[in-house]
Amino acid sequence: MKPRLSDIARNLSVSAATVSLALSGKGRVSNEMVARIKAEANRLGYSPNPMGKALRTGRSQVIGLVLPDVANPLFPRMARSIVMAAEEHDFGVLIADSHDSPAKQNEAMKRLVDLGSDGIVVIPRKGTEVGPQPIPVAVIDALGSAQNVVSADHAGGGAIAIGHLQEAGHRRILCVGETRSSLVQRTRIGGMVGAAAPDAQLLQLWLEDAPDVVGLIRDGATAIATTSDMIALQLLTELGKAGLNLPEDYSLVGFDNLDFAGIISPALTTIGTSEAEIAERAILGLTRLINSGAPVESQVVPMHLVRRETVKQLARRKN
Amino acid sequence: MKPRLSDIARNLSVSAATVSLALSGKGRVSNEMVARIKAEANRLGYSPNPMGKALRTGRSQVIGLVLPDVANPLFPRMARSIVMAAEEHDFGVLIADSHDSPAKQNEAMKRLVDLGSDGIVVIPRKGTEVGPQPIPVAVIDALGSAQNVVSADHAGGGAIAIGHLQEAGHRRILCVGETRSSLVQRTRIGGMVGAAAPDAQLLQLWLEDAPDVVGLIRDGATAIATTSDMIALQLLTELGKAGLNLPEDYSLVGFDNLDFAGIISPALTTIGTSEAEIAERAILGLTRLINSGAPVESQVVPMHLVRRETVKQLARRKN
DNA sequence: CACAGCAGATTAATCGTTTTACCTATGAGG
DNA sequence: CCTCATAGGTAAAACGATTAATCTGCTGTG
Repeated sequence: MKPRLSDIARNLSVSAATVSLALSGKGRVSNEMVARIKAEANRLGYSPNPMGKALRTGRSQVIGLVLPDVANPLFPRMARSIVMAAEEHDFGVLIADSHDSPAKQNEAMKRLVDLGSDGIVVIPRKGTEVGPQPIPVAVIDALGSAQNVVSADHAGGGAIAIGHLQEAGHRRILCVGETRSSLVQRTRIGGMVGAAAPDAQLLQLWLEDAPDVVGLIRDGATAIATTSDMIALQLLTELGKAGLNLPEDYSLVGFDNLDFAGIISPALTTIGTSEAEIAERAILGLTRLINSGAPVESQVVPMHLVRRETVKQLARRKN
Repeated sequence: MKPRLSDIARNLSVSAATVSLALSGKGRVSNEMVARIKAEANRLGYSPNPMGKALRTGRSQVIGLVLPDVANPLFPRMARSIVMAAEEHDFGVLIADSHDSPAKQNEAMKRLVDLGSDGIVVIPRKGTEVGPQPIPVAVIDALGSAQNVVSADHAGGGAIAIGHLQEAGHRRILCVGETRSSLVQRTRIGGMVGAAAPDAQLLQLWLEDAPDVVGLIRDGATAIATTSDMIALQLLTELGKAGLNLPEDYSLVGFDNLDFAGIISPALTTIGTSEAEIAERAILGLTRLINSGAPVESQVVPMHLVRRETVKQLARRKN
């Protein structure tokens, strides 16, 4: 059905070896021959059979991607960035789901290996460790791990959020995360408190404790920094029901720059990641690992402020 | 490095053929031999080299998945469902991005083919047609197309939304979509107006026309049905700024049951899809296509109401 | 006793490509 | 005129599995 290498060879009365060499530009083939071969390949619409090639070379040009629970709303953009970066390097991306279960995470990786991946990119589920694998692995956002290749600067992002709020004059700030069990969230909160000005009061709150945010705002807190836009949205609607409005009654900053952040009104100020850069570095690291086996050093990519409408500049009281 | 079929054969002093036959349970191999071979395979941690197998059988056990612009917020759950369904049928999923461009959609498909997929599932970008491909294709949600294998019942979903609103006593309802260029959105709206009660007034609105929703609600419309939770969220925050609150001042129903729908307060009533069922049917259709080549008939899967807090029962005026 | 039939295993071809080692003119240099 | 390097090309061996065809003893039967 589909044309093979040998079809080109037969049509041109040359050997398959010559065709292969000509198309890959590796051996010594006359310019004229190369031209004729390429022309014929084109005419037939030839593209090499990936299995034949993979079997011979030991490389499938496919990498696996393991994503954490779908609950993570960063999923789509991260996946997309990984796919695009992989494409740049001529790799396809096999995707696997860790099914919200740490155990399944390893199963997923095994499946990817068994399907023939050349390497794996994993964004681990919170609280899991990625075991040693028979093929190269690049881990994203595994803040502690040795296999980590690149992470977002979550602490730095937290610092940016608080810095922005403090510049706008806020001093009593609520830092709210969802659950302590997420290292990423803890790190973000850590960055926040680390950036506190000497005269500022930051209060750490976890949604799992069902804190009384409305009461705290009424008691004089003027701003909220969250570890996720999702939390910000939840808070925003709850405070709204209580009659507290944005940005006049309090200021709010989210995290992750999710899709809806720019759509709601007022638009949510938040902290964004360069998924593209993270993906690019992860893929770069992984391809190096695949090609040379040399370990790559872990990198941190900065986050940035997405300035929108939910942070209000406070009037200076004294100067 | 990794054990091959022949390693097992050598260790047990049998031929490779016997090992293959034993492991696949196909040929005539004595029970005792099968047991010994399986034991040895286990001991070595053998798993077959996918390229060798694929080259011989002509099947890679991998299907491709082409997703539309990332703007579609259904993306993550749909992808996940497809991956899970594929897994059930022992297929891996190669993912490709259509880069928000209709032209790239075909490029993406070509890449998947060149990478060795056995078939392709595509959720086409709005307004694009999927050309003929060298391998089987199952199209999801291509309302018109012949290649369509399964779609959600968007019109039915619209009808459910309006039905629910009408049951709660609403008669003046705003139906708001984002853009007329989306066939899915037009179909949803179509379903809505088709379900209108004789005494009801439904008004079609498109965000691209920047309609004055606040004014219309003040003028007496009591409910809004949208074609997407995203639109619902946008409206909800805008109306909130204008002092119109949910559910006392108006009722609202979204579409798609996005992540945030259950988190905001009050929680958003919306129309949900069974992504799992759609995915299951798509994969089933595709595997049939791959194995037998027999065309499968297109199916429609129903949507359902997710009843939450944004629809208010209106007091009966007359009885 | 000869032979058909069968269980249990093996041989060898095959899938499509890459790549090493080898072959054969041709022209240059001595 | 002989040798030799070299350019241009080819043959053949992998890679790791599957599977059709074949072989080898047996057993049971007429």
